Parts: sequence; structure tokens; C-alpha cells
Amino acid sequence: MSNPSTVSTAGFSAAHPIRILIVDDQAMVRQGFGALLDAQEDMSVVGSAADGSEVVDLVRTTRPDVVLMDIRMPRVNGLDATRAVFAMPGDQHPRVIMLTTFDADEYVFAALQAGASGFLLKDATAEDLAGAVRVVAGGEALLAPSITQKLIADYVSRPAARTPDTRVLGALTERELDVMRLVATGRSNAELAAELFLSEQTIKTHVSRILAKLGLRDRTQIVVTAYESGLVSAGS
Amino acid sequence: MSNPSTVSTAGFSAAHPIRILIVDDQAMVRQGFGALLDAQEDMSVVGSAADGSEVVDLVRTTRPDVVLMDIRMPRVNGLDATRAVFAMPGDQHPRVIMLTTFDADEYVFAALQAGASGFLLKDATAEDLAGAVRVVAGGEALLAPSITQKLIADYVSRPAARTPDTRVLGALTERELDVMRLVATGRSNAELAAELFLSEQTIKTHVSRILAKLGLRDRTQIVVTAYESGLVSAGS
DNA sequence: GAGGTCGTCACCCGGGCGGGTGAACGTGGT
DNA sequence: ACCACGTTCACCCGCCCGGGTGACGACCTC
Repeated sequence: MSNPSTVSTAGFSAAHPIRILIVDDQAMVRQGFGALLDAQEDMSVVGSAADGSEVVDLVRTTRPDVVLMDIRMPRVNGLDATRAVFAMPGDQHPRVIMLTTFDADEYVFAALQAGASGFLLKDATAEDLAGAVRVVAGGEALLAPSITQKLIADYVSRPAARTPDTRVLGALTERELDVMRLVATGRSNAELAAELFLSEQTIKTHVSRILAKLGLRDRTQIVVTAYESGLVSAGS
Repeated sequence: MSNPSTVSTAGFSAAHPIRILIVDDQAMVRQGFGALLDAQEDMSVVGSAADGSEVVDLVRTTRPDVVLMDIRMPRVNGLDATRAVFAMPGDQHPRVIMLTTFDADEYVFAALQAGASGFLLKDATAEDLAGAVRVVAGGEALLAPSITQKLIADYVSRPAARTPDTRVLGALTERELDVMRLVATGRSNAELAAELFLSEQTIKTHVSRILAKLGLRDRTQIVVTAYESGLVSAGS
């Protein structure tokens, strides 16, 4: 899995070793992976922690490029620790690779959402691990094949991320879009009037214009169109 | 990127070589990749094609385990060819790895949706390619790191695949869910009556029951709840 | 057979909704 | 200066919608 950016990363890191922080509650893992990665000439393990609670402080003091993070840990788990890392002020967040002993698919989405760039099983070989660190340090991402498989299956089952439809957004004025968004929450005209500090009649005018411009009949069709066009989306 | 299943695959394929079909319009690629993979002792290139139009026939006659498919080809492109392969009758479809000369992110989702299990750039090394074939033949999936990066970015931006909410699905009867789904398309009571061959009054009764059971006020809130609960979802 | 749920349908009533028309004000373009 | 457009608001009207009540048959449980 090499490609131009991996190569350039390797060249770059010869001068500036990739700084690595290892977070795992098992001392064996910290020592094993630590020694293994430290042996790579383009990498340097700058710290380790046994608990997610120390991660933020360590990131602040050691400034790692890549954090290897066990997902299951006592006290603060890897998920929360990752979220905490990406919640840190500034925009120089380290890249995070999640480690898991077995196939914990229920955490994959949460981990990626939290900001992780990689997901490896702990049975990975030395080459796998070192390669993954280089890939992730190079700004790309890498998942274990079994994880990739699950991710793809989940991915294709999700609706395409909808960019708000231009045919809708274009025809309506900004104010009408405001009203449409609120109509799509199930509110009545009177409620919209109160919400927007307007007369109910004004709301009715806006709603009528929306209906006319979009060729719809009633407010239920406005709600449907709002969802289908991506103006609003499920999950609030 | 090795793991138990990769190992078992290799062990399995020593007795039964992985059968490979190569589809690419460039003769250089067919010959190069073909010779490269054929040199692997656990692989056997069983055919090649320069055009997506021949793929279905070749899959039928050569029964490959893995198809390496260029995404850009004259006449029938790799996307359509992949769809055609998975549209073939029977359930013993080969696994498909898409190849692309450069970073064609706009095709990634379509390719995966079509059924592809892998996505590689053509600058992959021999080890990358052979490793990817083994991973995919073993039932898992593998993406180039730059593709993985884009996939993750797109993935986390999508709303979680909603499993229809039990609080909604549980309270309503099957018939009421039917009506709710149709209400959520923006139809009037009269239209629902016609659609379901019922009296309009019956529809009104169902709608009233839905409103009462879910604690809603009017049909627009039914539409909102239908979308938010996952009973229906955008993208039709 | 008694009781419960579900699906079907009827009548009446009140109210929110949508349609039509008109108008005022401010902004921006030519 | 003029017109177009967007935003705001008013009055009137017709009607679909939602609420209440009651009913009938089918099915299932006990």
C-alpha cells in the first residue's frame, strides 16, 4: 500500500522523526510496540500512558505526530480520550490510530467520528504497524482489512450525503427558506409567527409563496421536500 | 496488513490458487499486472479483457475469484461492468478490486455501492497488489490510504443508518405504519383512501390514532416523526 | 361466550390552512 | 424617477383536516 505521499512522508521524516505517543493499559503492549517503533529510524516514541486521563496532558507536553490509542482502557477509554484530544484548542491535533484486541465493529464509527485516522487490530505485524504510522503521519488513513470490510458495508447502506438541492434553494428567498426549515419541524403558522416575531398572516404569505414556487399543495409536502432536498436532514 | 484470515487464505490458496481476471484497456497494464500476479505461487491469472463489455461472459466462463477492474475504460466502464457482474444470476459473484490511475474520489462511492471490495491506485507496488488480492479473496476489503482517507471523511459526514425507532414502531399497528409511511409522502387523506382502497373516513381514523398514540398534533408532525424515527428516509 | 384488539366506516363540528386580492415599505438596479 | 423584488400585514372565503362519538365484523385469548 505505498503511494507517492507515503514516499514523500518517509523522505520528510528522515530529517524529522515521526513523534509517537502510545496509550495502552497493558504494559506489555506499551513496551513491545514502543521498542518496535523506536527501532524504526524515522520514528521516535516520545511518551506513553496507561490511561486516557493522561493523554491530553501528554499531547500538550510531548507534541506527538501520531497517537496509538487502545480503545478499551480502564477509567477513560480510547474513544473519550480521542474526543478530548481533538477538543483541545489549536489546530495542530495529532493523528490518532485506534488499536483493538478484537474486532470491535461497534466502536469503529464512533472512533472515526471522534477523529481517528486509523484502526488496527493488535495482531498486526511490525511492518503493518510501522507502515500504518507512516501512512497516517502522511495525512492519509488506514484501516485493518476486516474493519474496512465492515466500514464499506455500513457506508453503502447510508444515504448519500445530500448537498442541499439547488432547484429548491435557488427558487426560494432566504426568508422563505427560514420559514421552510421551521415548517419542516412540524410547527403551526401561529407558532412560526411567535418564533419569528411576525404576524401569522405574514407566515401564511410565506408558506403560500413556498407552495406556489415549488409546485406543492400543502405544508406536509413542504416537510417532505425539505427532507428530500437536504434542506433539513434526519438526526436532530 | 496481515491478520489471521489473510494467513488462512494463503494456506487455503496453496491448494487452490486464487483465480484472477484482469480488465483494463491498456495492454501494458494487463501484461504487467498479469505477469506479476501469475508469478505468485498462490495465484493464477485465468483471463483478461480490454473492455467492460466482455467481463460478464469471461466471469461466466473462467470463474475468477477476484476481478481487477480499471474504472476508466472505453465503451463499458468499470463501474457499469462491476454492476453487471453483480447483477449476474447466482450468488457466487467474484470479488472486485477497482483500479484507478489517479485519485478519482467521485467514483469511490459508486464503485463500492456497485459491489467492489477494494480500490487501488495503479502506482501500487507488486507486494501491495498481491497482498490486496489475498485480502480480498479472503473475504475482507482493502482501500488505498488516500481513498480510505476520503471514505472516512465522507462516512462520518453521513447520518448514522437509522434503525427504525422502537418507540414509534412499537406503539403503532402494522396498518397504522402503512398509513404513516404514506402520509410521509405528502399525500392527502383522499389520496390515501384511493391508494389503499379505503373510505376517506377510515384514513382519518388511522391518522387520528397515529396522532393520539405518538402525542402529535397534525400530519406535518407525522411526516417529521416518520423521517426522524427512520420509518422513512430521504433519498427516494 | 365474554372481552380485547384491530380494521373498517359514518355523522357532526370547529378550526387551522390555503387561495385570492390588495397594500404598505425598503432596497437595489437602469 | 421608476420599476422590480422582497418582506410585511390585512380581510374574506372555502375546505380539508382533526376531534368526538358510535358502530359493525373479524380475529384472538381465556
